[in-house]
Amino acid sequence: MSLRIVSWNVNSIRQRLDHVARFVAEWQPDVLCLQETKVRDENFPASDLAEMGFTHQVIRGQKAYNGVAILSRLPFEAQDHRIWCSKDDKRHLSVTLAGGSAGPIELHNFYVPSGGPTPDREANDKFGHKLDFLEEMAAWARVHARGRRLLLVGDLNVAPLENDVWNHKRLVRSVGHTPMESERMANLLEAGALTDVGRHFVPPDQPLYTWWGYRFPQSLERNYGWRLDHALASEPLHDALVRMEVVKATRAWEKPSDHVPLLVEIAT
DNA sequence: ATGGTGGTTGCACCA
Repeated sequence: MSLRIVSWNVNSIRQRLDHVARFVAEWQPDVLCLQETKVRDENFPASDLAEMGFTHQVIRGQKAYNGVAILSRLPFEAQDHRIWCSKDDKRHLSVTLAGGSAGPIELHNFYVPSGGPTPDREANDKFGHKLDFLEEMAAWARVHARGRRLLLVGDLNVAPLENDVWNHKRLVRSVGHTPMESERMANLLEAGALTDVGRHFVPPDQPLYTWWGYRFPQSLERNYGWRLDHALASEPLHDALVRMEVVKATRAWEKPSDHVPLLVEIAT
């Protein structure tokens, strides 16, 4: 048996319902971790998702910005969230899934701050917030991820490796790919003894992207992508990793999200 | 040099 877990920044769940339905029909995921749902909880299209089979839902949204949700065919044994950087801005949710004979799996869904326009803590508060957020995640992972069967997924808004962006030299001073951010991401992995699932299946010398921006003309056709979406598995979960797929096809559908689904399959 | 949201329904804010 296996569990198919997906992370997808949908850039508004209400705008992307048809895409989610089509993706679910074609890829048959068991659990959806969504980011940037951009909707208050009372307006979340819960019944539409339930009709797709995701009757177990935990949602944390707000008006217009951010918002995360975990939608599942399987029941949760527990659900939780944390407040990061003292801001309750709806960037994190966690659930515990039964996970089979090897024991439960703790699944965490993150939407890390984008970081604003300039990679300068003094000139740009949003960049400082992002760095602080990543540091807080690392401190948390050091005490929480080790020794647990834990999978952390989400839009981490960092492309940490050279082949995680379409042009390293050109983008190394751009927010999302600076050494400051890449170091913090590496620290997060080290702190939690976490495996980068994307690079576990696709070696670092090959390009791997999950996001193609709207603003750059023909970014998809030219493959001007970034790997901003990630799955990180704790050491006790390492041997259960079966498969990873970046579902690039959705980016070419009509009116797409700028992010595509990241699918991880775990043996249970 | 696009897309989503909410609302000063034209435009500011966010990514």
